[in-house]
Amino acid sequence: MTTKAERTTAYIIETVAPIFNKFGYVGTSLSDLTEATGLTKGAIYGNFENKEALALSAFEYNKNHLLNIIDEKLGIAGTATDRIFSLIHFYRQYDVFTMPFGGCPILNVGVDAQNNNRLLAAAVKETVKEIEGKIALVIENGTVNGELHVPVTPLQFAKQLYTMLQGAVAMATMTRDRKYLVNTVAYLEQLVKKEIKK
Amino acid sequence: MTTKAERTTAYIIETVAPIFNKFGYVGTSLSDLTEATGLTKGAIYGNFENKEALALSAFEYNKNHLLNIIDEKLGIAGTATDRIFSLIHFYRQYDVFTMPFGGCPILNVGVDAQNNNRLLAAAVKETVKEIEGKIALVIENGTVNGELHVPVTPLQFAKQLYTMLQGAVAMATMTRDRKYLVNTVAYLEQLVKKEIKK
DNA sequence: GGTTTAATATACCATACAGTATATGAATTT
DNA sequence: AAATTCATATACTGTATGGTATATTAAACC
Repeated sequence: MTTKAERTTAYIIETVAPIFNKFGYVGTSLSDLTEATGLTKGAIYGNFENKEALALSAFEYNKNHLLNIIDEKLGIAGTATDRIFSLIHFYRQYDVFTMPFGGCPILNVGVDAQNNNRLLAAAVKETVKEIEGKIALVIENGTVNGELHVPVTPLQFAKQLYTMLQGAVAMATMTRDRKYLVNTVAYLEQLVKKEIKK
Repeated sequence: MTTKAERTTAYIIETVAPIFNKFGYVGTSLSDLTEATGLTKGAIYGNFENKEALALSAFEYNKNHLLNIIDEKLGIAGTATDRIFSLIHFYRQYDVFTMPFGGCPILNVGVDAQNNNRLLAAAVKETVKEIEGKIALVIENGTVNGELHVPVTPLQFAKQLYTMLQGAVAMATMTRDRKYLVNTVAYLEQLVKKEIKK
């Protein structure tokens, strides 16, 4: 059974996560959080040590959602090419997927926390590494079974792929224009088809 | 002759610009600004209507620096390919170039202001458009004189190029690893060589 | 060089901030 | 159902916030 506090803790995190993601660490005030949750500071500080700990938990929550879907997309049945396609096609709707989160947690927190919060910045850096690793693994599998031929190491190719995807995310975020996502995905589709699948 | 206030205004902007860029609009307090400038709130509010107007001026200042160097890189003597290479090679040291600004003003302000300040967000959007237009112009010139052959419109190609560059900027910023810049520039170099110059 | 005008400093708002001690209320346990 | 533990609300810190009215000082002009 879950205790009352555990449920409240979970409720606070999921309510607060998109707010922190949207407005940033310093841009989010405790009154924003009490207002959104309908709880008081007593309840929040009873479940979290301070604002920073809460912001970290909120990022972890968003991060897990993202990693889960990336795992799902990369984990489909099929060839390595199928899996890469599955991932990049997901990014075509990345904006609608991340809307309930308040935007891309990697980009938002990664940029916002860079000069405002060391722990958050470190958490983002770690998450980037994790995602790149997941992509690299699929490429490596495709390479060892002779399906794919990448001109660089699998990790390097994964990094380049993710850089382009995050570039599209950044541009789509800044201009509020999802065409950047659509066009970048179209480009990457061609890239994978022509370059590495031969 | 420049009046005292004009000089002070200029001094405030150039002192304050990297601070706003680094810590964001909400993350920068007026005490940060008085401390950095050595002036008082009286001096600041005598020269700027409010915090928002100052932040806008600070962004304009950073933006102009960036646009000037982009103009310079794209304006060198030579072929269209030379000019594109000149630009992408500049991005290899984009991190050291933007360090005195407190990071990339497009990325930092574009992400930070997205949900905190409409005017700043709009200014970034406009700047992105401007940069894409400048790149597109060079590609268009190269196309009409038969030097380049792009598979899409010059503007679309420019957007795609800039998306990749900004992706590298975002990744380098978030991970504090300049390899993203170096590797993306290397990739784009190959892309231009193989794909469009034929 | 004295006078007027412009520019900056000082002192002060009211409000919002993160955080805390304690009181009250709700779940558990026996 | 009573006792006890646990969880949340209330009320309150001290400090920092953006902004302003006014006093003071410095610059510009005649």
